[in-house]
Amino acid sequence: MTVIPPNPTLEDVARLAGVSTATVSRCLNAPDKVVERTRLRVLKAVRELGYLPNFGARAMVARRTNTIGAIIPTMANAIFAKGLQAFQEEARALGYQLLVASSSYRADLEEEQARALAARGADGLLLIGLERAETLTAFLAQRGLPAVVAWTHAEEAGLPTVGFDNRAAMRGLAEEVLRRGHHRVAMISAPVAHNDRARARLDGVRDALRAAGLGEDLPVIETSYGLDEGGAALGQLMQRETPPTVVMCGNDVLAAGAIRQAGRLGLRVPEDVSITGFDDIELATLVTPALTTVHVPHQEMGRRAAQCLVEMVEKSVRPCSVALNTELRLRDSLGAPAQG
Amino acid sequence: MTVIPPNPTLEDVARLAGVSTATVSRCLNAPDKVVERTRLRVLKAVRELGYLPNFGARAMVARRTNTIGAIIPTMANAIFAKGLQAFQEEARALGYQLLVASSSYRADLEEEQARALAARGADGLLLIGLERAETLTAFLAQRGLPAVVAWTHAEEAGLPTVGFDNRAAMRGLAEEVLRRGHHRVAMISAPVAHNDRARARLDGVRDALRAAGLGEDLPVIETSYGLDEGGAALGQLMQRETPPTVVMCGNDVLAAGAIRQAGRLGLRVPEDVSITGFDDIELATLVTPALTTVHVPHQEMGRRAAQCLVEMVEKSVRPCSVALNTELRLRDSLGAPAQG
DNA sequence: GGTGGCAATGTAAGCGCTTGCATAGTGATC
DNA sequence: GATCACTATGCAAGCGCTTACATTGCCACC
Repeated sequence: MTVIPPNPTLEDVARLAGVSTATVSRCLNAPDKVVERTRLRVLKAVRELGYLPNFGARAMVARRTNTIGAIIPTMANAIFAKGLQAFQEEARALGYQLLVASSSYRADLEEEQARALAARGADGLLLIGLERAETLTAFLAQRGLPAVVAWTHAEEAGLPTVGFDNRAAMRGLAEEVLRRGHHRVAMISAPVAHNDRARARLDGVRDALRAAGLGEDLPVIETSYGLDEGGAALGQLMQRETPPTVVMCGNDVLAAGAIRQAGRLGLRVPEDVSITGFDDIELATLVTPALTTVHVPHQEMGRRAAQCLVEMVEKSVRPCSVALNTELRLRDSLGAPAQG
Repeated sequence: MTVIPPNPTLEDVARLAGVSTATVSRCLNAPDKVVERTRLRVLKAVRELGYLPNFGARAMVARRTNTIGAIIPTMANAIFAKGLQAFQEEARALGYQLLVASSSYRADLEEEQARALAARGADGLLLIGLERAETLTAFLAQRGLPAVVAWTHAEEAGLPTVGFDNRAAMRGLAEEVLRRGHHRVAMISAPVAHNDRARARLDGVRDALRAAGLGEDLPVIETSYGLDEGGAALGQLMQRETPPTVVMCGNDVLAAGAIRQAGRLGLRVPEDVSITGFDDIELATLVTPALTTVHVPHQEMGRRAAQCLVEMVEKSVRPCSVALNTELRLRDSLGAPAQG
């Protein structure tokens, strides 16, 4: 009867199978280099012992871990959660495990986490957005650590990007808003500091206003992510002397909060005020009225980002970036402004 | 001028600082064993080279990786995403990185992922729910791999649990429903196969019915997670000869879908049919009418699970399980049944 | 039957780190 | 000034694995 050690090593397997460790290793990594009779005997021993290669040892020799790291602002935000889920599934299919860290939208934390993930042996990194500490960029370059940026797209970025043009997408929505006849536009934005996506969306609205000759008159409230925050911001905007006829929000959560708050304030949407979002998460069709927003292919983005990153890791090439399309989703929360 | 190798090793640092590798290692792991003058010199070299310990080598010697793995059904579900976010933050604070894998609610995938995470050197595992392949349980035991189960609580479980009593919580809600005078109850449940939480919630409703002398008459539709799925199930239920006066849903997403569908069918909630959920995610206050549901402390659950798991990993004790409380959130989607 | 060539397997080095043990250096004590 | 007791540092083994190279054994061919 064989004694089964709790964490059997290659040597245990070799002994049981009556071969050398090299042969066991070959059975596992290059089966065709071992004659069938031996291979079967070895595999039997592997099974009997429940052998699992020691990760550290393998990583040390192979100089890779088959692990990739993702640093996202927070999983609590549905758009990142869904994208990350898709990213994870694709990565797994390609043979990679996922290490997750969150930055809470803070550049210092992002850098710290990147170092931690690198130290933890990540073969590549998924990052969100273009704006980050210079020291982090330098760090990645120095270590030659592959990284891709998702949730945004820019041709001239330092790193490959897999995403969409936040500015153009939001501009498209804003143009639709103006087409409906709105002149008094306001915006509820996520904090733009260290967040190029938020700033791009804001700029998109400004682009449309400027193009329409409406100048720079855009009241903006920056507020952190959350239903209550969106609601509070709407309250503030509607108290202005000349309240807006449409409030464009930087994301669907803020927009949903705004819609909910409008209801509580006795305002009808879109008769008294139109509200728009960005992302097209599930919430969008649940609120009443349903939210006009920009649809973003989060899942595809996650999947493509994983493919892109794995390619960089394995071929050490820099693949070209991927630009994804967004689509307007026109629903009931956007209407024409009231007369007068 | 020093040449900076792309991935400097301990030896590079030692050479630059003019000490042995042992001293460098001690500087990093047990600074008080090295005299200050030397330590400063070494740390300077570390900084100059941008040295980061090689993960594989360290893991091999230390026989631990400071990583813990989590296998959750899917991050796309808000309750897991929020819990996991809290789990990750707490783990990080305790010095652990998080490896994430998803099982898509499938026992075979869960087992495969557990093996993969173990092979990747996870020091411990977070699992969801009590039901799993026996071979997986045996695997964990054989390798002595610490694991905790979250999102459910049971005293007599094989593994420590951090969660709440799904059955009792749902029973509490069902009792409230019956108190309102409902007799014709129906349920939309997540698939109960391999999902003890779903089954426990279903059982909770049955418990309440039985206790109220309403017997076993509970139409149940099992359907996978999703707004559309919840809506479709509601449609089916309302087409029955004697439609229910209340539809209890296994989670908020199904309930939100049901509410949305009720609107589309021209049914008033709660006048024509009451609808309840479970989880109390953000959706719950966004739908119209707001959802009566069971509030679950997802974040606290994630945090406590991380603490529990880390304690198991570090002290190799089996800490006692944690039972968290849930609370009824009575909102407008639950009313009294229509007369007649 | 001897030789060459090839396929299967074994031998052993070395990946980067930690750590027990040996050694050198320091100051205090008699 | 010699001895002792430490403390600071160095030396080197070894963690489990992969892999270049060496060895063995077999068959084919002349």
